[in-house]
Amino acid sequence: MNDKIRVRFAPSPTGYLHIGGARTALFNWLYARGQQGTFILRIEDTDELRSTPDSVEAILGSMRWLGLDWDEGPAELGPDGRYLTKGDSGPYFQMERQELYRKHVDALVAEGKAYRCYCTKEELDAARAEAQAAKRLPRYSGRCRSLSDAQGQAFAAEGRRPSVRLRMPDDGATVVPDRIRGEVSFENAVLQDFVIQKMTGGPTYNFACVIDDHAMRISHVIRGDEHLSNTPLQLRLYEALGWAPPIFAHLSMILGPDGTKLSKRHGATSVLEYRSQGFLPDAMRNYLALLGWSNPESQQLFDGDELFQKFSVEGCQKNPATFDPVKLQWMNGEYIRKRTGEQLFADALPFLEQAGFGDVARADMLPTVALEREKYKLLTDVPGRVDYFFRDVVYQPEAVEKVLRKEGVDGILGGLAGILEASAAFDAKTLEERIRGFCSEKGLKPNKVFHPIRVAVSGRTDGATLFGMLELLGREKVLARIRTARQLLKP
RNA sequence: GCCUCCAUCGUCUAACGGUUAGGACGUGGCCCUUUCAAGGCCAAAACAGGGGUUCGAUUCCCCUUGGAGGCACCA
Repeated sequence: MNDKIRVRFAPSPTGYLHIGGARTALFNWLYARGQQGTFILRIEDTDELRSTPDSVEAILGSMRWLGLDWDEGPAELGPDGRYLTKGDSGPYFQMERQELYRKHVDALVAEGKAYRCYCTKEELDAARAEAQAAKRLPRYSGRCRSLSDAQGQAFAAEGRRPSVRLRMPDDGATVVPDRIRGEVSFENAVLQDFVIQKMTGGPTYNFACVIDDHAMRISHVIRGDEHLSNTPLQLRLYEALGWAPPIFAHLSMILGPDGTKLSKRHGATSVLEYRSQGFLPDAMRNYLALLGWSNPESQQLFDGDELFQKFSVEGCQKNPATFDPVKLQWMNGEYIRKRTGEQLFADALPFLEQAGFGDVARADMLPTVALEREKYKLLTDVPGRVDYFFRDVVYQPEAVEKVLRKEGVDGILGGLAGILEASAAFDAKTLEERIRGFCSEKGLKPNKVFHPIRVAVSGRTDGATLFGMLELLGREKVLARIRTARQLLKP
């Protein structure tokens, strides 16, 4: 274990885990696993209004599905199916750490590095609106910067509750060193005395984040680009607290096909939605890793541990990446083809059950699912490709027209039925010999025979290798379906 | 409006001053083949524009344009 590398994923539980969040979580996880470091999950639930337990569930469920396991103890599943946290055993929840934040706020106020602000929300909103109307920078006026104790008490006596702001320098610049972007400089004049403790007594995001990253000895903060502009504020906090900041790395954003930030209107953005659409978690991880990261070989597919062994912050891209569902599907197909029959069956089972095939024996279903392996792009494709093995055939009109309703087909099917009835063995190899023998005996091109029997037996022109299909179907079904097909041809 | 970031095929990307600008998805063609896939081979497809620096710029600098993110007592 390398104690020098400690990273974290810190989502706020205000909704499901989306693609962008998952990518951030993945990069942190890859880095930790590749460096034998520690990966911490911290739930930033300081938004009292929008945080929900359901969101926590969704985030943990998504992480588990993706295989992004976190260290310092997984959450325990409670008797009611909800995740419990006890002491050190869970993800961290910021609302359970309020005492720590208050302690540091008080210390900063006592040192004069932060101050109480009694401005009301209405006053601040009005000032901001005015500044915007005048096209000025909407910056805090600094009204409460040098309030005397007496003035503060007077405001308190009016019933006003204070927030706490950090005192920021008025000139100079704050430089953010970033492992992906180099040095990014912000003029202090555009920064402002920002709130570190809300009127409610709770910490703000920027404050809790700094306190926790330090308390948890985070070495690298790998997060989305949208946090870049928060970083100078956080850096001022590290300075005020006398702490060394971690190394920062800001990941570029993920965009939808239209070039704007990926969001709901681009279709599925929830990780769990991809699970129900039939994607494999490994494929999802592999694809997400390629969104904003690459290795010098431009390698696309990674086996097992290869992904985190090869991952590096240096390979991260500065420019935003557009999410491409088509490539994701291709990759999912690649992963499906790499699975063993057993694995694929296990993966597909929930989708088969959902489609009403729960009653079919595993021994019948497994080889059938495997037979069509190279056709699937999604696990949701499975039921539709194997249905005719276990349900009545639905004859596709085009298939019947194009293949069955041809001169001589009825005779061929009749002859074939005789051959198949007489054949003692009914395995693919024997069937191929018999049917090919039938072709040469009658002087027919194989195509003239193979296509009709395929349609007769499956109702469609596309499908698995013919002889494997016949074997799995079994003599009884094959003969019955040939009879049905011949009925269809009767005028 | 202000601040910040970004810019190579349609998309994800390689290149770290000198390359026929490489790979992958997708697209088109061919091959394989009992269909459909899968697989193999081939092809079309990019350095946003303008200035510098340099013997030489995709690469370094500046400007323009375009795109994105942020500007809360949300995170």
